[in-house]
Amino acid sequence: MSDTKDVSLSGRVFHKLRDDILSGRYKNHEELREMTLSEELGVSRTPVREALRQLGLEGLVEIIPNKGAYVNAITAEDVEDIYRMRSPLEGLCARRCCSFIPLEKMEEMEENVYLAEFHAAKGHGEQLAQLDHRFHEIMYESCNSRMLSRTLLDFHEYVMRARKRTFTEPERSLKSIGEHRQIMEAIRERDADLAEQLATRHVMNAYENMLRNGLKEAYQE
Amino acid sequence: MSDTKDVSLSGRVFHKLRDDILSGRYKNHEELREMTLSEELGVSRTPVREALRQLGLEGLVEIIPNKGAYVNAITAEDVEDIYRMRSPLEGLCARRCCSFIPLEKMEEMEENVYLAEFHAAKGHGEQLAQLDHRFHEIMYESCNSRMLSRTLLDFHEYVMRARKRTFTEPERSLKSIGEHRQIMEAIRERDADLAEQLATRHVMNAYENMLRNGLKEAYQE
DNA sequence: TTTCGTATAATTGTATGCAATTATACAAGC
DNA sequence: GCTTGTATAATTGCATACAATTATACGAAA
Repeated sequence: MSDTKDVSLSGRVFHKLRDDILSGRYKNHEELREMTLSEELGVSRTPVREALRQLGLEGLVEIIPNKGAYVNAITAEDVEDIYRMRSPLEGLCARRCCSFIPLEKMEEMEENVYLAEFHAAKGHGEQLAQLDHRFHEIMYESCNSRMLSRTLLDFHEYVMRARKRTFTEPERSLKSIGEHRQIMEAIRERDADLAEQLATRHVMNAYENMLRNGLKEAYQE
Repeated sequence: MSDTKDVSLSGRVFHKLRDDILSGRYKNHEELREMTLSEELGVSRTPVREALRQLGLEGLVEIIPNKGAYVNAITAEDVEDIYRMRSPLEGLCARRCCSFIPLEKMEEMEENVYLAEFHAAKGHGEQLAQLDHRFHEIMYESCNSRMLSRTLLDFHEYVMRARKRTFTEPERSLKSIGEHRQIMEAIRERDADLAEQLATRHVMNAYENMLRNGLKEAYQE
């Protein structure tokens, strides 16, 4: 889940705050005081400030000059917007994978689908969530476009909280894994048109399923 | 062009460095020393560091821990990728504008097209570039989606340098403004399907024109 | 009681000092 | 000549001190 273990304090603070915001551990619009955070985390204000400025740039906190930093959480509307953006972009990503995916990523993708089918049969929700996340990550890493992969990875992380609750539904899980298999096979066969179409639809299917399962409710707490 | 005039030093440093990177004033992979920058800008290292960390998050500089910050410029490949992503996203944006654009933005958009037609007839390249940028910005501000507008605005700024050279071509300018007029009228008539299709094609047309005018050469210097 | 003004406290913004890490120079050994 | 080891210099990472700005408390006047 976490990529390279951070070496710097400011990096660690950044990822911790980001996780806490994306997972909903902070209330929306909650004030983030530099002093409070630095005491809680046992560091000075400097790395906290650097982390807050980065989160501000990303839009996850609002920085009001000389006043403070306030949580800007992902809303249900954001999730809807993200899925509508992801749909064509994941299609584009799948298309590009047909040209650029390296052998080892292709093999990891196949393995991922096999494993997911196994865990779905056993009803292992947690493993399914991780495998699903990794399936998309493999695509992002294999499309040979830093702009596309960065954008899609950010979006994927932003909707992680909303996705969490969908893996309890075995029906959707099975359908989702079936779609992964189709996408994987289209990429393996280098059928760019098919891969694009399948990936585009896969994202919309996931979103429609999420709506049926009560997206709004997930963001009420 | 610049939004709110920065009050803080770190904000000013950030925007200055970002501009310098996006406009190509720094060589790619050039090292950005904190001390050097702070002396050049007449500030301490603290705001410089904050700006560099933000640019690092954005991907415009690569931060190597304990080593340094290195320019990560936009390449010709990035520009191609961005246009392919922008195409469906601007389509989505235009579609949403049909539902959400407020009256004053609609009026500004109409005025923008009228003005552009005027300046095109006179051959005023600089004004055309600004009006073109503003046309798209109005769309981004009117789609009622912070995710979409932020993404598209970033992309638009990233390709600014590549776009600069296209406004010397009066032929493409006229075609582009004609496309703007069509998009504007589709939005005014609330024809979402048409607006989406026109905006999608508009971006691809702009990109193909850019290719013909030698995109690669613009990034050789 | 409410409103305004002022003094005080709290918080952010920036500069600077020091520790930790990395780069550089240069000499010894092969 | 080339590599390697070591001392020195340069640079980044973090903590802290101080300045600037904003929030709060409290009393005076209406």
